[in-house]
Amino acid sequence: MPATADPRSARTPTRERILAVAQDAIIVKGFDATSVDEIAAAVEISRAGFFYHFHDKNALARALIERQIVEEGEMLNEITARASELLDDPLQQMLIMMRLMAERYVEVPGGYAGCILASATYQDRLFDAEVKAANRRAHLVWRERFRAHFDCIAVAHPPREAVDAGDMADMLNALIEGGMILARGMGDPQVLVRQVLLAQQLVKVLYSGP
Amino acid sequence: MPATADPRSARTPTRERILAVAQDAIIVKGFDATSVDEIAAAVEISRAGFFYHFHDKNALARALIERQIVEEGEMLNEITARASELLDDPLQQMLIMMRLMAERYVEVPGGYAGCILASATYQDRLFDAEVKAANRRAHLVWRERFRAHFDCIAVAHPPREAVDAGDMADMLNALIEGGMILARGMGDPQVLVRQVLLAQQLVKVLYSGP
DNA sequence: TGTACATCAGTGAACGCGCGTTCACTGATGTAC
DNA sequence: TGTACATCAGTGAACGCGCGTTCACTGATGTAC
Repeated sequence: MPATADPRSARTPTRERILAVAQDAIIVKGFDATSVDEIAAAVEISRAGFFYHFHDKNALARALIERQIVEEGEMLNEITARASELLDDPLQQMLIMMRLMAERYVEVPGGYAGCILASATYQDRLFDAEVKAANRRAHLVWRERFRAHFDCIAVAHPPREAVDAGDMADMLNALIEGGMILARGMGDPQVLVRQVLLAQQLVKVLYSGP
Repeated sequence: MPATADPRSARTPTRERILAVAQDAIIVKGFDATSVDEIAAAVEISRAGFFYHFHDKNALARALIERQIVEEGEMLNEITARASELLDDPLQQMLIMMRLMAERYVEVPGGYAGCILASATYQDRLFDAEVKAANRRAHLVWRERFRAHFDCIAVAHPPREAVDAGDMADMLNALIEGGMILARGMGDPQVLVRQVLLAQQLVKVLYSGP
């Protein structure tokens, strides 16, 4: 990876560096346990300097979550685009998308940015209604996106068992969030990858009629 | 529910009441955001009184996690026992166990105690090696328990696709943890229940050969 | 080209509040003789 | 049955530290005329 692209480098704008450093720390320790002081120190500015960029510690949380939503969306766009370049059949597309997702989690073992959302979910109090709404929207976007895809699949490949496409979409999301928890809790990053690949197999079985 | 069995009642030992009250608060707000002060106030003792029962705030976390592990184990024992009373076939047993689990999550909408473990996973710093090890052990117990069951199923009902029994076991766990995150994040407790029932359908499809 | 002003990206010191923790002490209950 | 001592389940007040936040100020860069 080129040094200039590292968001922690001194050359990138301070605000970006704060976000990058904060994200790393929050993933490891949680939001509360990450002090403004240590974030500022890591970026080599003063504590007051931090408040020039974010009027609140809450503002940092919001920025992090919103950034995460955007990045996740872009990742899904990329993966969707690549899958539809390669194949026409919606089931085959889905299977390859899941493979691409799994590969992403191999690349970034341990530093799953997705947990930002999950960990936010477990710290209600901190975050105002705006943040909660953004979080909720992110989950709904994910659901609608994949629901549509599963609907397409069902048309071409009637499932062996009648399932709700929205539930299937949620399952992918839940399995990734839950896989991250297991991976951390068990100290084995591979758990997440294996869960995505297992889900892929189950999707295949469900829609590959006799 | 009988009033005498309510762990928040003034009749039950103070230590138990602290645990119950703390668990409720931590699930809603997270560990850091729940102060010793408010726990003590809810139990109607002084802050110092709290430290008579738990030498540390960390000791509270440990007790909560260990209790959770025990309770989860008991729940699984119950469910397993009921399933093997009703049916002989391991696949049918598994399917009924999953239905019983789903029913549990209907009963307790919103107050999923399981999150205690998940939220602990996202707050490394707080908890010493002992707590982390306990958490890890809990996941491994879950995996081995269900791995054995999936192995049995595979013998009687060869799966349509070769899957790892350990991964299947992890999937149940991941889906429940992830389902809780989705349920909270989307503000819809039903999401969790639907995920467990969907997983049930997928298990059925996977092992119900032609 | 020089001067005046504005904006940007911070600094350093201070404030105050809440939180976890400690400690000397206390009243009620149990036990030994 | 009475007395002495021990243990249990706390209380109340105090301490000190870290944290988020504020505020007056500053040097560097950009812009207008």
